[in-house]
Amino acid sequence: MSARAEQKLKTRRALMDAALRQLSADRGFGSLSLREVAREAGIAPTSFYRHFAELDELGLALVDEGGVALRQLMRQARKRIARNGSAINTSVDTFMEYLNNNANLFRLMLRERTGVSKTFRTAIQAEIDHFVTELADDLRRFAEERGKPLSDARMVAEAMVTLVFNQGAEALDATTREKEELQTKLKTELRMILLGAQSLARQSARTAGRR
Amino acid sequence: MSARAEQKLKTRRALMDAALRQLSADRGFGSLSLREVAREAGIAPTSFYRHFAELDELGLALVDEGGVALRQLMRQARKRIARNGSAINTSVDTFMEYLNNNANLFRLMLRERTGVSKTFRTAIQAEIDHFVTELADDLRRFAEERGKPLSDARMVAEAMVTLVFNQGAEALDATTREKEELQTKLKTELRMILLGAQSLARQSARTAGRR
DNA sequence: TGTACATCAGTGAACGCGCGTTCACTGATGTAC
DNA sequence: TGTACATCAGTGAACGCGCGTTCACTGATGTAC
Repeated sequence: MSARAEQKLKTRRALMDAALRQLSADRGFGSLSLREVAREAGIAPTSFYRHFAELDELGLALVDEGGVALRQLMRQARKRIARNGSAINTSVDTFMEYLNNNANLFRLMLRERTGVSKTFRTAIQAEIDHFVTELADDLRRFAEERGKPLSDARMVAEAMVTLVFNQGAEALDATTREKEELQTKLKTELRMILLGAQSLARQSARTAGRR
Repeated sequence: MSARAEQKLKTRRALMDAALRQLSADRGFGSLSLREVAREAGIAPTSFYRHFAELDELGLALVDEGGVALRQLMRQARKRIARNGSAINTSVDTFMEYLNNNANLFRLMLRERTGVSKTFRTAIQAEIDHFVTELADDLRRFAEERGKPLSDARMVAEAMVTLVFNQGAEALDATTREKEELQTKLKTELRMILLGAQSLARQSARTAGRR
């Protein structure tokens, strides 16, 4: 790659990092300004346009990175589950690890998922849907391996992801102590859903048998 | 009350209604401006200060109203459950009814709950905590009546409220058809949690027995 | 390798805009006697 | 009931500010020969 192209990539990176750095509990993406991000990245406001047509385009690039992080997280969790067993514990632990290592990236995803921009919501929802689909596949596979059928794996996966993401949002600004509590609570809640889904599956199996 | 005081209340109401009217899928409270709200309410920007010290103060007044709506909702649901039975179905139906009748008020609550202003998050969290507490009480009472103990009613209530509020946020901008699907899904998910919690309670009862 | 020209990331000045907030005011409503 | 004064919701002009965006530019890097 030419030196010029390399430099351009570096500046682009600097802009994205600058935006990420300004996200916090009290600063959503919507409160950032183009001038502010450019300032923080050390370039003139007008140079911003050499990289993105508008601020939202930068935001969507960040969402893409968030999607990559989600997929990495899923791969990592699977690898560890294959080694350790204990699917729920391992998954939650892995999730929390990713959350802490990519705090502001997850902050963006978790907040803009229900945020104000349709474009953002759609982009993030697509990443989450992908995540849900993979999780549902895993749930079906586990259920089969253990001979404990599940009712509607997709729905179970959705409920689980909803809980994980909500507690994740809470965990982002929690103390270490609170994080541990959230982690424990989350594991129990996921276990409840899983047990409940198995229980529902048995109920409908009986109902079907009686017909 | 003096005519002057009545007029003042009316204007205050007009300001709050104006703000509510501008909330939508694409407009969060954070994107409103004081001048815009005043304009929509039909008064001069400067008159705003006769009623609220800043825009956030108006927002918090709206959150208070949201809290009132939540408590009404809970009372209504209890009354109907006493008549119909079917706690989960009735609760979800009642929730959806309130959601549709107070769309923008709930929009505010659901969005700012995870929003950018600490003050808002805290105020809304307080309302939701109250809601969770009441729900946990009900869950314990039902469990006792039916002789089906629950593990950790508070945690169950939290998980349920998380799911209800998340699906609620989705339902706000869904078509009638989608709303029905969400409603059905939500009922199943809540049932899963309840069954799972009963199942967990039986497990720990056995473990305790074996000791 | 050297030269002439093209590309293009980054710049600084300038623009018009809507914003929140201040201020001194007006005039209808309320109150004291 | 009438009068004189106090209160106070609502006003319009004015302010300084940071914003997004445009424009014509510069000068280093890249390319063709």
